Amino acid sequence: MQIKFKLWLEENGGVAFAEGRRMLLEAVDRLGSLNAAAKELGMSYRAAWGKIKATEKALGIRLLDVTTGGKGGGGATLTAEARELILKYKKFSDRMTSLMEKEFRHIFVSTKQ
Amino acid sequence: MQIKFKLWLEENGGVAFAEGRRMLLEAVDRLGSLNAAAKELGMSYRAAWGKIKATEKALGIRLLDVTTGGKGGGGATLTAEARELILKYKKFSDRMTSLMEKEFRHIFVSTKQ
DNA sequence: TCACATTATGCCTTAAACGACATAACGATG
DNA sequence: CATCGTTATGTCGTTTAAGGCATAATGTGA
Repeated sequence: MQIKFKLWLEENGGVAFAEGRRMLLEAVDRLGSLNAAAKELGMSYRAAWGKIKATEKALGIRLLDVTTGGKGGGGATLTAEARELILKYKKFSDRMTSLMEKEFRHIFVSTKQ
Repeated sequence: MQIKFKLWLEENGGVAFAEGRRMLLEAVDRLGSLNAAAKELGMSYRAAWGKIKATEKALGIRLLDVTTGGKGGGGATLTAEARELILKYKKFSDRMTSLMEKEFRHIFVSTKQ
């Protein structure tokens, strides 16, 4: 038996940000393009773009600075708000994962009764 | 912006227990019948029974002692294993909820940068 | 032995999340 | 000014999970 959990940020009852979107943004940061990031994560550009837009709408911030045209057709880079969001989310998520496992062991494994 | 999370116990990759099943078992304990418990939670008997069975199969334990016939048609009461599971789950869940909110405030609200 | 309220279970329908397809717009570069 | 690879977006199909319908089985009490 093992514990699993999923956490996400909400705004007005809708999912605003979670693990998948964090990975997506990190890939964009690394690759300089939303299209390339989507490919790397094995999802369609359409799906990736939709998630970004959903977060932008929910939180009322822009996540990407985009350009079209030029050598390579264009690209996308992270805004300062996006970087801050990633940082905080990662910090929070890592901390929760650690606490979760520790508490789980404490209550479900070592504890008798 | 607020944090949300869902946690559940898994066994062999399948959901074994989570909040909904805890509420269901607690209702059975209070009402003495799975049918009555399902009604109270606004779900069909079929759905409630299916969840109980799924947990029993996943964890390899019995959750309910059942009888049929007699005054009232029968009923169900919790096994000792069911009570233990509820207790541990509640303890764990409550602790996580508390930690989650505290950490969330710490990282997303009060922290600057 | 009949009635009744419960447990027990197969099966089909429906809802909703998710991703894919198609198509437009953009604009620096050559 | 044509090309190319990107961003942008509506729409539609598919898969999967959740729930409901129908029906059997149980066994005590009247």
